[in-house]
Formats: sequence, C-alpha cells, structure tokens
Amino acid sequence: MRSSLKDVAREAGVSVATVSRHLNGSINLPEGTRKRVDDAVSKLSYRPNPHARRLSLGKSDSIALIVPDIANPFFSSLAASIELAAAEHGSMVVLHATFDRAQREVAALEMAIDNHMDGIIFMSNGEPDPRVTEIINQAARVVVMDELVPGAQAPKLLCDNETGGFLAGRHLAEMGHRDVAYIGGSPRLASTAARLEGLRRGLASADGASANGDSAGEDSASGAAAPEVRLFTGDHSVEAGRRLAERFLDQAERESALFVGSDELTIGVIEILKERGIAIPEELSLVSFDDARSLHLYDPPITAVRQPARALGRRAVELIFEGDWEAPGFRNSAEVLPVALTKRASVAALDNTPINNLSNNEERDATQGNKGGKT
Amino acid sequence: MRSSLKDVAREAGVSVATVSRHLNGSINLPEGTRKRVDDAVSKLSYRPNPHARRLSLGKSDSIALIVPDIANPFFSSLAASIELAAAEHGSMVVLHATFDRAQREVAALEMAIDNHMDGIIFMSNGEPDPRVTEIINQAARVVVMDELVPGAQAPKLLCDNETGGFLAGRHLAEMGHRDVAYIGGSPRLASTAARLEGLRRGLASADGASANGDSAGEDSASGAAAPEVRLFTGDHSVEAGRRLAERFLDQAERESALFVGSDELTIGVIEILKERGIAIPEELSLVSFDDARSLHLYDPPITAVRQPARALGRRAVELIFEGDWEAPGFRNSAEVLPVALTKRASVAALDNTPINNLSNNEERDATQGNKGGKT
DNA sequence: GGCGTTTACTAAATCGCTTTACTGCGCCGG
DNA sequence: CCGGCGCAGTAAAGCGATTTAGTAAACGCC
Repeated sequence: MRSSLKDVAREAGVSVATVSRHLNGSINLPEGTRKRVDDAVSKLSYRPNPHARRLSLGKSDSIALIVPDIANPFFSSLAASIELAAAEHGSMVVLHATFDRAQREVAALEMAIDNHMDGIIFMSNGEPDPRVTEIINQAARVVVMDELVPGAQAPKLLCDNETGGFLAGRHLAEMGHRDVAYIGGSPRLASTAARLEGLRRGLASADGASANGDSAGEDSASGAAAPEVRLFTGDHSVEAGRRLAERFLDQAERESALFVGSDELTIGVIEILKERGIAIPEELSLVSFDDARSLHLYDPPITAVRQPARALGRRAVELIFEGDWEAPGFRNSAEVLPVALTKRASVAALDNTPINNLSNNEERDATQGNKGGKT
Repeated sequence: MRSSLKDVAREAGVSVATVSRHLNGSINLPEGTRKRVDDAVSKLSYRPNPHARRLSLGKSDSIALIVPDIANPFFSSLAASIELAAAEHGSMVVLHATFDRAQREVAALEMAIDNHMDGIIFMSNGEPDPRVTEIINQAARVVVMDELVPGAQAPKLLCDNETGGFLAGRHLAEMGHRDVAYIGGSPRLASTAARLEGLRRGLASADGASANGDSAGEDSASGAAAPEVRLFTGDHSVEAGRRLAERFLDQAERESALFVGSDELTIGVIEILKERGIAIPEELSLVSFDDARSLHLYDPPITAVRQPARALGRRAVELIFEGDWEAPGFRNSAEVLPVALTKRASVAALDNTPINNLSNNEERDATQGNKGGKT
C-alpha cells in the first residue's frame, strides 16, 4: 500500500502541513526535524499522489498534444521533440489524434480544458470549424501550430510556408518549369494560400533571375502573365494523394511539374505515377513538402521543402512554459520558423535550361528565419 | 468560472450526493427531480472535474505508452492504433519516450504507477535492466510489448519473430543465398534470438525445399552444416545502421545478403551501401524488418518482414481493458501476432537459382497466427 | 521583566467528487 | 393501528494533497 502524507507525518512526529511544506520547499526546518521528516519519507518510500496534488493545485503537469494523425512522420517527429521538451519541464504529454474531424478536435480540446492542462498544442489540417475556434478561445494556454485556425486568439507557430512555396517555385523555374500544378490541402487553409503565393512568386522570379537570353519560346509569351497554377486539393493522406494524382493526370495539360503539399500525398502521387509508368523526373518533376520521411532513399530521391519539425516542437513547449501569456499581444502573435529546400533528383532540367542547378544535390538551401513576426 | 457539483446541487435544489449519483447512474430519480437536475447541469454547463474524480476513484482514465522513440514509424503506427483504441475505451494516452535508457524507463514507469494509470504499455529495445523488471512487477496492469523484459510478470504481446526470421531465411535461401549476416538489436534480446533461430531454420529449409539437382558447388559442402550467421548488433537507429553496415563491409567474407532487424537500421545500411557504391540487390541482397516505412518506394523497393503494428496496438489496449487480470496465468501469458513477408526487389536471385520467386512481388506471404500461446 | 520578533510548527479549510450509511415519510398488509 | 418496506434523498466521511491563519515557545533587547 502506498503511504500518504499523513503516514509520513505520523512517522516523523510532525503534522502533515510540515511535511508538505518542507517537501515543497516553502519552509526551512531545523536540522533535527528535517532529518526526521526526510528519514520518514525514505523509510516509507513516500511519493506524493499526483491526483491529490492536481486537485489541490488545479493544474496537471501535463500538456495535451492534439494532432491529426500521429502515424504521420511529420507529426510523430513533432511529438518526439515535444515529449522530450515537456519531460524537461517535468510535464507529461497526453496524445490526441483527431483525423482532422472537428468532432474529435472538439472532444480533445474539451478534455484538455477539463483536465486543466498546463498547455495545449493544437494542430489541424481539416476544414476550419467555428466550434474549434470558440473552444480554443476559452482555453488558458493553447499554441496553434502548423496551420492557422481562423479567429483563434492564441499564439501561432508556423513554418514559413510562403518561403517554402517560393523555394520550390524558384527551383522549378530555374530548372525550366513554367507550368506547375499543386496537389495539397484545402484551399481554405492558410498554409495552402501561403505556399501558392510563394510558389507563384518563385516561378515568376526566374523570369528576371535566370536571364538566359533565349526564352525558348514555344507557347508562352516571354515572362508576361504570372503562371497559372492549377490546384488539386484534398486531405493529407496517401489515399488522397493517389486520387488527386489520378485526377491530375486525367486533366493534365502542359504541366511539367508537381508541387505536393506533404510527404503523405507525395507517396500516393508516386504510387500512381509508377503504376501508370510515368517517369520521375523525366516526364514529370516533383517537389514535396515536409521532408519528414526518408525521401533521399526513394526512387528517385525526392526534392522537398523541409519543415523544421523538431524545432517547431521544442519551440511550442517553450511557448507554453516560458511564453508571456499575460502580455497583451501574445495571444495574437505568430512565429515563423524557417524552412529549407533539399534538392535531390525529382526535378528535371527542362530542355534548353542551363543545368548549373543540378549540382550540389542534398545541399541545404537554408533560409533566414524571420522570428516573432505579428499577424 | 467552472461550476462544480455543489453549484448544480444548489441550482437543482438537491444535495450533491443526489447529483453525483444521478450522473453516475447509481440512482433512479423520479421524473421531476431528474429534470431539475438535468436542467441545472445544462444551464450551468457543468462538467465534472477529472482531477477530483480521479482522486476520489483512485484511477485515471489514462494509459501510459512507453516507447523507445515515437519518431520511429513503427512505434508511431503503434501509437496511432493505441490512441484510437484507448479513445474508444474513454481513455487518454500519456506518451513517454525513453530512448531505451533504463533511467528514463524507470522514470516513466514510476510516473505511470504514481498516476494510477489504468494500464501501461511498455516497450524497450534496450539492454535488460533489473530495476525495470522490478517496477513492472509492482505495477497493476502492464502489457509488455514487442520485446520481452526478462523476469517481468506481465502479459506479453509480440510479433512472431521466429517466423519472421524464418520467412526471411527461406526466401533468401530460395533465391540462392547461403551466407547471410544479421544486423540488428542486441543479441541479449529475445527478439534477436528468435529471429536468428528462424533465420537459420529458414536458410536450412531450402536445402530440402528447393531441391534443384545441381547444388552449384563452389565452396559449400551440399547442405551439411547449418549456415553460420554473423552478427552485427547495436541499437535500432539510423546511426547504428550506418556504423554496423560499415563494420560489416569491412569484415564481409562470403555474405551475399543482409537481414536487418528494423527499418531504422535499414536506412543507415542503405545509406552506407549507396555511399560506397554497392548495388542492391546485385552485389548485396537485403531484407528488412518492420515494414513500417514506405519501403515500396525505395530504390530498390525493399523486401521486408512486416510487423503487424496496428493489430499489436489495438490488441494491447484490449488486453488492458478486457484482459482477465485476475486469472492466475494471465501475467505469464504471451500472445504472438503473425508477421508477413513482403517480397519486393532487394533480394537478388543468385547465379544458377530458379527465378520463380522473383514473380509476385508485393504479394503478401501471410502466415497463420498462433494466438494465445504460453511462454 | 516586559515586549516585540523570530522560530517552529499546527489546525483546519479547501480542492470537487464518490459513496456509505442513514433519515423521513408514505403506504400497505394484517 | 402498527410494523415493515420502499422510495427519495441527504449528511458526512473519505480521497491526499496544499495553504492560510494562527499559536506557543524561545530569544533578543532595553
């Protein structure tokens, strides 16, 4: 049977208050008493009951981690760094998988609130739901990560989606691609919008950047109209990747490259391309997003924008425990962590394009991170 | 401010006991009272305080999941199915990553015990530590999964390592391989022993099985001595995979194939092989274990023994909530879930071997599962 | 020697729920 | 009319901490 404070107090011949206060360092006992208490504690191998502690203190020494799918390597990398950082803060991590279903998101959030979690790290790639926003705004300490929740009054922690899109776009453009399709999450998501904006900017940038004299005019007027990016959107699952890839192939017109919004989708896409015998990158180039899987071993190695999963996780925990939650602007702040493009072999140099970009594979094209920006 | 039972009781004009008992279904209120209470509950949007509930009940509606590394896709798949099953049982999942360090394992277990977790799912690939065993034996409901903990009195849930080894061995043998090295976890682990035993049995089985007349004698006497399997062991990390692969290559004698104990190790191994320009499978064949990553997209697609991660997870939760923990033998029981060999393209047919096994790639070579065996 | 301060503790309330034991009270059968 | 039985509900004792307010004794100081 576990022993309680009372047992320790009796054993040491003092009151429970004394033991409790001593153990919590809120009293300075004279040597003799201190020893008696400490001896009693170790003799009875006393360990405080966390349930009682939590009831009394109204906190839980835990944070809730709410993610769409923990089996997704991006989220599991995130989870790993979150668990590690939380443990360093003496906190446990409670896991909730939502599969992007608002119902489950609501349930997880409510559970977290009821449990007086010290913090909540919330992620969703699903369609925005007002109930979710409402609950987040009631909760004490929520960090909204990876994707915006419209209307949520909570510090946001994101990767630099816009730059991610830009890096992909610029790289593709430099390799001679002009017509690119996007396969990714819902267009209602902020991440999708940001990536597309970056992508377009990147694609356009090459017009000036790679000022190679002959603009290889076949079909496009020289650098005039911003390239049109066609969208194929769904959730971030392998299955969706397959479906969207098929739809893309059925409708493909002049696209020579695909920018895919997550490794999960990329897997589905590659599966379909292989099934249909379409060669990557000879017939279709590919840039993925996340780079949380072992894409360097794929056939071909997949070029991808890398999300800083570990850094995001660590930072989220920091925000919870060290964030200035009283500061007026804190709940409106947004922090953006840098992404990087890892060039591998899934992007082909198109026709008459200088191939100087085919070199330095696997070199990181790191980007400066702009921290602490405001929304 | 959250409202408490007392508030509801006051609002409904009854005592807290009545409300509590009604809410827990341990009383049948007459229509009028019932309605008053229910109305009060919804008017105040009352939600019981889990901390208080847990203190009173001495349970936590949570299970602890203790794994070496949640970023490892095998464990994260496991976690996904565990979270799902636990949620169905109204239970939360608390995550602990140990990195196979006994110190962290002990801490996680103690935390779980202190928290009166409804159950603990414990996994470790580290060197067995007596402290861990001792604590497990003190805990109420622990399921030891994936790997044995020597001396632990707890139901065990494993994949069929022996058959896994056997399937790999037989396949390699059928493809003409005789000299195989094993790269995997510590030889002190039961899983390693079982896989090696299976591997040897599988390799030997082909002597009779593939009774192809000409035994292509170069160096080996026809099917006489059981093949010697050289071991290269370490932890299950990419880094270890790289190190062990290098060591293997430096010492390699006649080995034509590698049986690798986990996808993580396999990644490291492949990296090294590529760096050294060794072609898979032409120069070296490879069979992995886990198949939790997208090995089918690798270059080449990697043949692997698949662990039934989702099934293991689901079953572990079932054991916790529906296991017969009072039954005398339960804490000594072991349950084995079937594995399957997925043949892809990382095993070459050696020389004069009939190539009939190169067909039906991606077909599952499913094995019958023998459930409920005893240790 | 009296008074103010420390020092060294303790009593008891509190957190919010569960549960056991018990009280009234109406009603029914004899 | 009386004893007994349900019914409807309550009082109060936990669960095991934390913490506030307070007390008794010792000590310093003039």
